[in-house]
Order: sequence, then C-alpha cells, then structure tokens
Amino acid sequence: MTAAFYQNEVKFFVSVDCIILGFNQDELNVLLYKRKFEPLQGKWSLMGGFIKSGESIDEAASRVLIECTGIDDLFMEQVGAYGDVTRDLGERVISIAYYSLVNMNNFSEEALKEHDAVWTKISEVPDLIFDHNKMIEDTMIRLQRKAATRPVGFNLLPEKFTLPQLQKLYEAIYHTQLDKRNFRKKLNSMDILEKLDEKDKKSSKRGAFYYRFNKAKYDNFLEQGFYFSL
Amino acid sequence: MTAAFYQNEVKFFVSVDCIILGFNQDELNVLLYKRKFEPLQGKWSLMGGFIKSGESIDEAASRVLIECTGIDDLFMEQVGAYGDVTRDLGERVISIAYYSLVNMNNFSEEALKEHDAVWTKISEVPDLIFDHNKMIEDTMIRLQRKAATRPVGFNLLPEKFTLPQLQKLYEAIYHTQLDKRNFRKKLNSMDILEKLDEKDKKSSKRGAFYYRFNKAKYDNFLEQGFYFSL
DNA sequence: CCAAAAGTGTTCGAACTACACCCATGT
DNA sequence: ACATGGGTGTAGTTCGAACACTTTTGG
Repeated sequence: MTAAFYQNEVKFFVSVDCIILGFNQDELNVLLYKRKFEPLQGKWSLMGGFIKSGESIDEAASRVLIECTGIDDLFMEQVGAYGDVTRDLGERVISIAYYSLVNMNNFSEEALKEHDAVWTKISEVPDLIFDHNKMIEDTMIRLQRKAATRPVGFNLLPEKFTLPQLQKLYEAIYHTQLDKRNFRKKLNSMDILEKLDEKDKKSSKRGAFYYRFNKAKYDNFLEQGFYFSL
Repeated sequence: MTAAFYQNEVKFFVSVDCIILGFNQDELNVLLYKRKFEPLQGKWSLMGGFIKSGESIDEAASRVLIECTGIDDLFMEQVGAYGDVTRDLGERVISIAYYSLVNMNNFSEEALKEHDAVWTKISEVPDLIFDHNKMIEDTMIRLQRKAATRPVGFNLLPEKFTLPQLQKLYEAIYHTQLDKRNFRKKLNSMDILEKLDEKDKKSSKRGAFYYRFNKAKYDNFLEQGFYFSL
C-alpha cells in the first residue's frame, strides 16, 4: 500500500484518443468510429480508451492502437493533453491525444466492420464528438512539421512504393503541389531509397518503379551530418 | 449532479509542471524550486500544482504561473503529458508540462526568496525530482523549433533590447555561434523591429541602440506572406 | 496510333556564408 | 591613447524554383 501523500487533491478520469492516419488515392484519411457507449452513443468519434491503473499513457495509447488495428509496433506520437472542463459531456475527462501513421492496406474490410470503423478523407471529416475535430487539426499541423524533418511519411505507404505515390503523399501532407523533377532530384541527392527492379503497373501503362525506404542508407545519411527535409 | 457514465474507470491525480525560462548574461535560465511537501520535500524541482476540479489544464498552468511570478498574461505553451506509472514517488500522478518565456528582470529578489526559487543556468541544472529533467530537455527542443519560426524570443527580453543582446539570445537557444552581419541583415530585411534613439551603455563604452519588437510591423510582414525564421 | 502517366537536365535568381575594417567612447 | 564592444558591405556559393520534352505501353 502506497502512502497517501496527496489526500486533499482531486482525481480525474484520464483517457487517450488516437488519430489514426492512412493514405489512399492521393488523400490522407483518418479512421473514425461510431461511439459504442453513452453519452453520445452512435456519434462519430476518434477511437479512445480510459487509462487503467497499472498503465502508462504511452501504454494505454499502444493498447488502444492495437485493439483498433490488430498491429503492434506502429509509429505513434503524442499530440498533447486536452483538458477543458466541459469537453466531455458525460463527466469530466482529461484526454491525451496520440496520432499514428499506418498503411491502410493492412486493414481488412472485416476488421473495420467489426469495430464500426470507417476510413474518412481528411477533407471530409464530419462533426465529431467533444474536441475530436480540434485534435485532428492539431495533428495535421504536427504531422506537417514532423514529416518535413523526419522520414515518417513512409509509415503511410506500403513497404514498396513508387515515386509518384511518394510525391502525392507529400503533396497531401503539405497541401501543395510539388514539382516532379525537383522532388526526385532532392530525394535522389539524399540517397535513402532503394530502387527495385519491379514496376507498379496499376496506375499507368508504362509502369513506375518500386522503391523501398532503406534504414541503413538513412542512418548513413544522418551520420554525414545531413538532415532530412522535404 | 452529473450522470455517472464512467463508473467502472479509474481516476488519477493530474498536475501541471511549469518550465519557466528566462535569459540573462548570455544564458538561458530556468526557475527551480525547493519542494515544499512530501515526498522528496526540500529537493529541487519545477514549480507545479494539482489541477482542481473546476479548472481546465491551461487554467491550472496559468494559475501556477501567476502564483510563481505574480505576472498575468505570460507566453505559455503546453509541452506534453508525462504519465509513467512510477514517475511520482508518492502516488500515481499524471503531469502536464508547460513552458513559459519571461523577462527575468521582472522578478524581484524578494519574490524569489519568498518561494524558495532560484534562477539556474540551463547548463547547470542539477538532478531534479521525478522526470523534471526530461521535461526541461523536451522544452529546450520545443523552444528551438518554436523560436526558429515564431518571434517568441522577445518574451525573454526586456521591452527594449539591443541587437547584440538579441543575437546572444538566439545563440543561447540554438546553442551555436551566429555571424553578426548576417544576423543583422536578416533581421533588417524582416523589418519587424523599431529602432529607438536611446542607447544601452551598460555593456560597452560606445553603447548599443535599443530596439523594440513592433507587433504592427510583424503583422504586416506576415500579411506579405513571409514567415519569420531565424 | 493515341492517351496517360513516368521519367529526365538546365537555367536563373534568391538566400546563405564567409569575411575585415572603422567607429565611438569611458577609462 | 587604447581597449572594448558596436556597427557596416561585398563577393562567392549553394540551394531552391521554374520550366518542356521524350518514353513506354495498354487499349
């Protein structure tokens, strides 16, 4: 039994909410859920869960993420704590948002249905419960900064991807158009990708070469004192 | 009485911890306190406080900040939530860190003594309780990113400051040396400062002109579609 | 043969880096 | 008069932005 040092203080429910992002058909998507309990049962929301007693915040976020995706070891980062007094309509709950970048292809239709989950284009996110829309907005800003300086974008793609795909991804993240030649030139100069012999012929007749992110090359790139920036 | 929706869940103590940063004699400083209660009474720590029931996290942080500084309306930003199960030696406490940038000159010796507070050079911060050292480290990284893209540095200086002072500040934040001429050229091109007639003669015989950050000029600068970057 | 996407280099201007000397003044 | 920190301009280089045509191939 631990000593009760803080007897006079108030306790709060604390939850985590997960912003799970994927990329498909040139658009960022977020995984939304129909809420399964009151209050606001049936409304659209992020997937979340209360922190349990033996569990750190990161662990709680991992747990929720695994519940949702069935996948372990996903890229995940804390966005921040949300604590307006009336943010939750039920009782007072402080929530800590995490975002995760996943490869949408790893999700089966059944897995999604089972949880009442749908991938929703970022541009078409409806009104969500509580402050969940704000959490997504904050996440988008954070992702922009992160993706500009760290190679986290690859988490949103399959292991093998084409350069046009990669470019579309960054265009979606930054919400801009990029020049094909400049984009490729920059990537080329970093030498962090591995070109495969295989081509993807789904999106064009000619086909585009597959590439793979090469961690060893990237580490080497960092050792040279360079910084990733796209 | 609100409905009890979440009866089966666990509640936690939630606190805020404040990283109060100042700048003096070419160094960033952080305000440290001798802890006033058990556990670890008398040890060095950040100033913190438990969140109270009617209070948002931001409000709690503001309250603690005002208690410490006597000043309202300080620059303040959330760093993140810290929730390792055993981070607090007393009972389990989840803590949310905020950093604030202040002008050290606004603190009287008496005000500091009253709280058992001391300004400590960032390079000389001792072992603090719990994860407070980690909070400071995370803050420094965050400050670097923030200061590079937003004019937040001015919060660390008196209203009137000299260019050598400003340069020293950025050198301290980035932990690097900057070229005097290039630094001034860049600032000049932004046209966000107002040159005063007055000179500061404390640090040299010739004296250095005072400048003042001009919000209107800065807003205009933004409207032109430029971004602050130093 | 043609539509549709993949792939490829060069030029120009802007921005950053490096760099050295004179100025003002308190002691 | 001199030591100390304040203030100023230019040249070279690098980096990012703009830009158009050829290639491949399924239909």
